[in-house]
Amino acid sequence: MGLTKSEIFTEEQNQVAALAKAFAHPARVAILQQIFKVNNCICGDLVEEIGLAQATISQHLRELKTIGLIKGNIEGTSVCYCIDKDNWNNMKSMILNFIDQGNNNGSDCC
Amino acid sequence: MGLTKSEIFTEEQNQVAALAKAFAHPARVAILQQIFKVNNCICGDLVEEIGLAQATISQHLRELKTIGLIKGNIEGTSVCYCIDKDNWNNMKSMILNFIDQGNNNGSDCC
DNA sequence: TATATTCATCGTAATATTGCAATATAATAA
DNA sequence: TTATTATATTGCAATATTACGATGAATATA
Repeated sequence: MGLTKSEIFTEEQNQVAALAKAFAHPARVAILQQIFKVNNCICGDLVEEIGLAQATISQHLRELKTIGLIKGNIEGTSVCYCIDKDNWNNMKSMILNFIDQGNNNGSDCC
Repeated sequence: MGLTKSEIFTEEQNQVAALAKAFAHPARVAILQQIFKVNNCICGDLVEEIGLAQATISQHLRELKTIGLIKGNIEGTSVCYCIDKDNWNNMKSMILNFIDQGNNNGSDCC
């Protein structure tokens, strides 16, 4: 069906999945890395930097914006994007909490 | 098109995206949490535990197995699943490395 | 005003994902 | 052998995602 049955999962499970989905495409990984690399707002050159059409980059940016990891700020004709640090840190602790469960030292049990 | 242009991204970007995709569905999050909760191999009851059809659970398990986060061990008529600790730890450091970049203290720059 | 620049949105094609019923496979039990 | 049990696979329908050309909206510049 292609339709996730969100109702049957906990809030936390749905949130972890939604946050992970933000990283689940290399273009979005690349966009975020680029913002971090510039270490400031990034104004536009993402299209050249990455090799996708402007419409495609814009679509990925919107997804990152919708989930709250980045913010866009209009500056003349261009838009500056930067990390929403509060939300990034919240994401970080949710993902860490999930990834860090269990004791993964020692040998596998089967 | 629906077809990711993997060629234009780095190996790292593709890997982070592929690993994140493993968590990008609440059913797979739930499956992994359950394995951690039992703190051992889990033999089957995932279908009851989560509320999806057996075929659906089996499909999610295969994805987790394909990317290497879990292993399946045949035990009579049933199969025991458990975390592949080495691969889990590798995944953990890749994701951490990505999530932890940048200095996210202080106020946003825009 | 007219034109250029920058980015968002719309529409659409191609492909991927999710979910399940039905069926297959494999090991055990009667 | 014939069930029974547990899991995998197949085939399909519904929906989601990815990508891009075309177009729109907003601001800046000539």
